[in-house]
Amino acid sequence: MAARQDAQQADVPAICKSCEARQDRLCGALSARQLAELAEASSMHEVLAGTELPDDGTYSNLLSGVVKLTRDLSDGRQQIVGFHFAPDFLGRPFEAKRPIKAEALTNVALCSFPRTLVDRMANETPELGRRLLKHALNELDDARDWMAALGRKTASEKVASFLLMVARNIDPAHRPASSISFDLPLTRADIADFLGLTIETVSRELSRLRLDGAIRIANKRQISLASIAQLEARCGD
Amino acid sequence: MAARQDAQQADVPAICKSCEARQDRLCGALSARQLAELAEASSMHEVLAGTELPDDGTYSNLLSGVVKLTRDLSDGRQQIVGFHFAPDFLGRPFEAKRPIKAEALTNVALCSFPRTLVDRMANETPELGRRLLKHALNELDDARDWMAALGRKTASEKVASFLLMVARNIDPAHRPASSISFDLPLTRADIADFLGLTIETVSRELSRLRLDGAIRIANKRQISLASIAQLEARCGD
DNA sequence: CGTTACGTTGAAACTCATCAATCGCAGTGG
DNA sequence: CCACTGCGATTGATGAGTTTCAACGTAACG
Repeated sequence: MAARQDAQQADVPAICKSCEARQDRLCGALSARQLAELAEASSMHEVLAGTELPDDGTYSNLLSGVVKLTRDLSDGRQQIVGFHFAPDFLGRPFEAKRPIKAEALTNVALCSFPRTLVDRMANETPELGRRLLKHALNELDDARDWMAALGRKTASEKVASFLLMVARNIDPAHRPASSISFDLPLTRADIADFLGLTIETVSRELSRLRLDGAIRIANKRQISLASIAQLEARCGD
Repeated sequence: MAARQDAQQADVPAICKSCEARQDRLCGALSARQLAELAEASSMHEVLAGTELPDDGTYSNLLSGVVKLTRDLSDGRQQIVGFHFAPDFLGRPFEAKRPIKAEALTNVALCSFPRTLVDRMANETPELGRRLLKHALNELDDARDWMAALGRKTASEKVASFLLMVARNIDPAHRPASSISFDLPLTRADIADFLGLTIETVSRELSRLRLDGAIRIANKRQISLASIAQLEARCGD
């Protein structure tokens, strides 16, 4: 039994071993055999910040970095409709009715797979299909949370909620009450496009939070959440 | 072969036959045998307008009527995050992190199934799992479309987009250019809660559309879209 | 250094919310 | 039958919050 496990372990592609942490996610549904087949067909990419990810129908694990998803109106107005923080799964089964663009906010490392292979494995392996569904439903929950924020929160509530969301995603293991520091992977313009505001309003609300002692801002992008309790009190939900 | 098909047809539960139109959807993934088992365990409900649907973990086909999904902020502000128009599938695999309430906007007829049974069938039948995933992704697309509307559209664009969306869902077979009439299944308050506006603003924008000849309003709820082209020109995307 | 991109801050303008009055209509009960 | 009430909707006047327009600051880079 132990021998057999070892044998299976030995079959795990080397490239996946350093990625073990991510196996809790989609790849964790696969047998060592499937993993080997997938690894065989996979390819690693690095994408520079500011580059649009091609919508070539591949699926990817996001190994590092942050990606934004945007929907554009015809006159150029833009709305960010979601983010992917590493480690996350990236890619869309079936075609969407309306195009959504994906762009790297930071430099990004991807491990990509051909769609057909993953779809086939999803048919063979119910657990993989289940994880794809769960992943989609998590994205749906997030989208609906932000619908509530976009429709019903004030500008300052939106900014406070946004900072907490980024912190949770960048440091999922954060102890609730302690303070956190991180590099904002977004420009003010990106934040505005996510929160349905202007960059000026975002800037003003950040300044207000800073003056009130809820956050500290070093060097524009380097944010530390000094008082998470204060932010939570201001986030409106 | 024909005989066998007839035999299968004969196995289709009587209750499902009158529902054949809906079989394009989820139930269409099932064999006659599975359908019989599902019908055995299913139950029909009628829910009155204004009633909250219990979150008892069952799945349902929505046979007639309209349902709203809402997310509430702690201070009572409310956002509608989605609708279900018959025929549609209703129910959520896995638990959501944050509660979403479902409420009947009109009287509603449901055909409900126990969750465990559907989940088991989804494991046995990849096609069913695929349809669940596709359904979730469609809801995600809708949610993201409305994120863009909530974040980036003006009040009048929101109202125009909303009317077109309702028309598309109530009469999916509409010829694009022709005019459509329907009963709005929502109060002004519901519309406001969906579009992130106040009832007064909704009312004013509807009046404006009426004065401009884009729509006609008889008896508050009875709307006819006189000029779909004009609405599309005003919907902002 | 000049240039460019990103961010901050101030003043004015505008959209939409708030407050308030009125209307139409359905139900209810005198 | 008609007043009374209640709810949803419309419309107007006013005001707050956010956008727009504009100026300036700061850091990175040729």
